[in-house]
Amino acid sequence: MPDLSPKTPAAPRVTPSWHRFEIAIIATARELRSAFDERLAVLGLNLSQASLLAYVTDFGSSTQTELAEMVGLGRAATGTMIDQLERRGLLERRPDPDDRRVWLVAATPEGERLVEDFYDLDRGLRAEFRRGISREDRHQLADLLDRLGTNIAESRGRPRPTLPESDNR
Amino acid sequence: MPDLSPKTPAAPRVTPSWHRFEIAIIATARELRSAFDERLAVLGLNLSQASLLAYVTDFGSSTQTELAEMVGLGRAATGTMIDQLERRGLLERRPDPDDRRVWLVAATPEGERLVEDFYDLDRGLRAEFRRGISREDRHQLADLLDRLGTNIAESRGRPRPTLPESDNR
DNA sequence: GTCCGATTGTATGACAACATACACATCGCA
DNA sequence: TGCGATGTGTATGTTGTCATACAATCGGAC
Repeated sequence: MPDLSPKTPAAPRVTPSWHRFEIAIIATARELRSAFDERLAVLGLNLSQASLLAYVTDFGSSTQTELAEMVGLGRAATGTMIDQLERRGLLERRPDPDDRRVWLVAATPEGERLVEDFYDLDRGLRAEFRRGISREDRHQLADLLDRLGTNIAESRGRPRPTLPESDNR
Repeated sequence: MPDLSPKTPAAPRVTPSWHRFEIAIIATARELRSAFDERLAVLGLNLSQASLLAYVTDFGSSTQTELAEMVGLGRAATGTMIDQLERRGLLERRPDPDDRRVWLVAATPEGERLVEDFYDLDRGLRAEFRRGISREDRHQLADLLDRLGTNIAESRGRPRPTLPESDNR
């Protein structure tokens, strides 16, 4: 059933093995991330870094764990990303006077300037991606993804019996 | 967590990076993959390996590049994955008598047995994920994802659409 | 006030996937 | 034939992310 005949040179875009929407989501996400990274390379950023920078710019100083939650990374990964951005002078860590465990991460003026560029790129990119997808479509998409995410979280929360064939619904 | 004092950006700017459906897709995909990997750990497989194995089982011997396309990985990554699966005796490489460049990858009986387990797990897992998401919804989701994917592919194929190349501040 | 559990950030090691470069085989064309 | 272009698989180094373990710190129970 899969189309394996032609190796269309232009669009490799394989919707792979099975047409399960779970796989489609993963594949699309990969393409999405790659596309963003590709375009953001001009700024020397990847998508995670750009998101981080944008968040800090919009919401002001934040602790690293807070940032980690926001961009959906682990604390360690967030830390090294902040390292990189700090080394480039795009943001800075200042100690929190009230809690000596944490850093307050804030964008430098230069960082804020770069975020402007990011948003420019971002706007154009998203416009391309959304061609032929109405606002309602997008909303429904987001809604479905949210519901799906909730299901996944629930499913992961409760530890499943070890082997296949325990109880099926 | 303290709701810290932000500078409250006067203008909403643009839809902030973290509630854009593009990000939602990426986040959901990550959860999806983690969830699969988590459950598949019982079999000693991750999602990519399972997909690969399943594909080979369902469609018979294939070359590595073909497999790479099918599971959406690069040739190198596919190669090392096949290495692992071969080392575990789940599939085997046999030379193609007609083309000495390629290997024909096929599942061993043991591999096929494992694929059965995989499908069992897979069925249950997907049932959990789909709770409250109708078949229609899923179709529309898949459809939107496909359109989005096409847009992305197009967008990436094209070198440089309308981008701030000349007028950087 | 003084401990003890919880939290924060970091160091470390592991891993999956990529891009690049390469060796080898094949195919098409002279 | 021979030979270059192309396709196939592998080696190598890099990157992004995670999990785990840890020191410093906080904050509440006593």
